[in-house]
Amino acid sequence: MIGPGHQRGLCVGVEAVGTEVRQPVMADVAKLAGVSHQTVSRVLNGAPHVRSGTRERVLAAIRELDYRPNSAARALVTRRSQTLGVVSFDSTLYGPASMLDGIERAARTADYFVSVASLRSLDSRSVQEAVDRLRDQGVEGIVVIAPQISAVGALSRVSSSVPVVAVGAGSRSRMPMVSFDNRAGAEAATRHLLDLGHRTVHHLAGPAGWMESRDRHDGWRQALEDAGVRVPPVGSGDWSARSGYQAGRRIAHDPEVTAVFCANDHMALGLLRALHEAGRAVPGEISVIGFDDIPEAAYFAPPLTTVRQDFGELGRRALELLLQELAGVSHTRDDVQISPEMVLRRSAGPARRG
Amino acid sequence: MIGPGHQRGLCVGVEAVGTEVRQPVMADVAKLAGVSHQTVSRVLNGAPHVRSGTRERVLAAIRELDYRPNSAARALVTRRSQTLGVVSFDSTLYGPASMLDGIERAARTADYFVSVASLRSLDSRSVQEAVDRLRDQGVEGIVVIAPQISAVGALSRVSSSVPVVAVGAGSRSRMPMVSFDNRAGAEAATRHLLDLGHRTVHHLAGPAGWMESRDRHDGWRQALEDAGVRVPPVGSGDWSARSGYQAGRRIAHDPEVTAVFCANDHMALGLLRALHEAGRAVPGEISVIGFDDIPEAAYFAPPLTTVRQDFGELGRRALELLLQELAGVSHTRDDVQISPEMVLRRSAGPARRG
DNA sequence: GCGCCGGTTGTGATCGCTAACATATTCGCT
DNA sequence: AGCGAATATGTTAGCGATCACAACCGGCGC
Repeated sequence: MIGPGHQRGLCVGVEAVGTEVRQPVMADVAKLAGVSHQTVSRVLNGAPHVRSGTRERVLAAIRELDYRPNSAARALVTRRSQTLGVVSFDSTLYGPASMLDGIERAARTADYFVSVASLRSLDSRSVQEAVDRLRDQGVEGIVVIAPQISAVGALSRVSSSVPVVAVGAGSRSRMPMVSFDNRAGAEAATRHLLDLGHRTVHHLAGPAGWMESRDRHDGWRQALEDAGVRVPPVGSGDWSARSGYQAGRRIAHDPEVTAVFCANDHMALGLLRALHEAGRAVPGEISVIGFDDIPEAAYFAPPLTTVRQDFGELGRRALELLLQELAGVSHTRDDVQISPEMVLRRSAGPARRG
Repeated sequence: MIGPGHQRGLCVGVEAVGTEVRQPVMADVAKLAGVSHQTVSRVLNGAPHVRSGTRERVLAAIRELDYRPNSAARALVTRRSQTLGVVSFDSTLYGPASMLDGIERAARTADYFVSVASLRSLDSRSVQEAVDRLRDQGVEGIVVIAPQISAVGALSRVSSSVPVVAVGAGSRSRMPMVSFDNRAGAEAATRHLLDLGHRTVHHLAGPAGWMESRDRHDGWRQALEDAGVRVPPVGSGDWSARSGYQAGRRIAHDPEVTAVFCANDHMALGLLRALHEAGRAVPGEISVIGFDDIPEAAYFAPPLTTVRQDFGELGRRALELLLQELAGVSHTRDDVQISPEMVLRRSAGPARRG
């Protein structure tokens, strides 16, 4: 008799008994339109050589059944998942969040999906793990928003199997990368303060291990050295306003300090707060400059002079680079660098005449 | 005699003549381990009834080849993509970004991938589009972080095909939802100001169309009415500090205003700035309360009294609810509600004795 | 010694799609 | 008309996994 397990076919017309309403598949559309499944596939993929009448019939059938192609089946045969991965460290921060946003938008216009993986910690094993996860999912490429120096090593190991692009600070590794010129930005900020007449500029750095921290720190030091000025000891925070506040309390009563360049705006906010509590006027007694130009910076007390960084653009560019890589345009080896732009507001002013 | 070399497989010699290094598939592992592909599958999926010796051989082969199962193939046959979708409006904002983060973390521990889709605009067509996109990708469920009132309608339409959970403000629709009790939070904030002796409390609302805006507005009004107090006209912004600043300039010179409840912290920041510029002391002349308790709020000038909202937790809970729904525990119809918690800092103080 | 049983492994079929090739059908031009 | 080149459409064979079922194995009871 009829063995079990092969009645799948026919089910013409009204779905009778089956309570389950099976999702329509390509064959269903084909039958309804009176063509072969291949023709349906052609219509779906915009292949040439389909008579317009036929195309219309197929389209109508698709609409009628509300048919949607099964992406897994397609991915299986084409070996393309139409998915890109993003690994990011703390997507709660304004920077990473904006980059993610930029990436997603760009990916969508290129007709890719975006899958995210955040890291729990910033050691290289964790990065490796996230990348692996994404790879297992079958992403075609990966953007890494995790500018830890330690991450770079882990990254270069996998890049052979799946294209990887990093975004953030410039690295000295050989990995395709879109970055903001943090050094130049830091130099500009520091020079600005020097030009304002400050004897030297103090620096509140970001956490160790981040490429941004390192580059901004380097830029600051460079500017001081170029000016032949004393390089004071640096403090460092973890990007948070809280850490900026703590650093601020430590330096607030140091008469030596007349200008501080903070590695990001949030820490600058905390610093501003501490200075205010200590009764030190900004910019009257102390000038402060931040980095990033988050949307709130203009509303700080006082409005923050800072270095603008267009995170969205950074994300977009990173995706662009990744897509090129996917298209085989790789090995051009041209890292994209975006230049800094200072935003002058009120937190930095001339040094008081001794 | 018959040695260890059974008659099974002429094994060996993965002669890679071709330059192409094909990714290993299950059959390769099977051959190397001297078993059938099905046994490999069993090992991979932890099926019972596999002799431990066999399992070891398979595992070794997997390691040797660095084999990774093809997720598309698996998804095709199991009809499960192990992927969840998140649609969010502006993942640049602190709230959405944190929720996304919470969702991703929770999803990962449940062994799901997360695919994101941001909206360009907040009309319902756009929401529909994003959900469709995700659906086409084959996600098993969707979390919507897009608390626009208009979105709800669009959402309820698709929920039949794929489980959808919304997160954010409470809605009056019948959709599973994890929400923060915005009304209660707004009431508490308003009452706090009233208790401080203010005759009434002004409100700077969020943009129209957002459920958060509506609920916080409702809570504020409720508190005023309960106190039998005049309900002043409301202003409204778009969540940004800029819009708070603009609103602030309008009300700064109105002597009637002694207390303002802002629908979020960013707008409160802008308001604070405008007040400061106008020379009005906070909380001396005007008290201000925000909403969200973003990490920076403690460092505003003055530190902001606000209503705390744990976005990460919200995201986690939303995912939990979605997973339940996927597991078929649905129809419990118990929306999760998280209660408000006021954070008292320095921006709100007693009304001046008339 | 036979049959039954449960643990272990192998053999097809199948998921829904696209690629490659085979087969009509139409058209243009001598 | 006629014949080859396009232009349309259909047929078959996988992609790489899981699932259902069959086959094998050794031990046990009678």
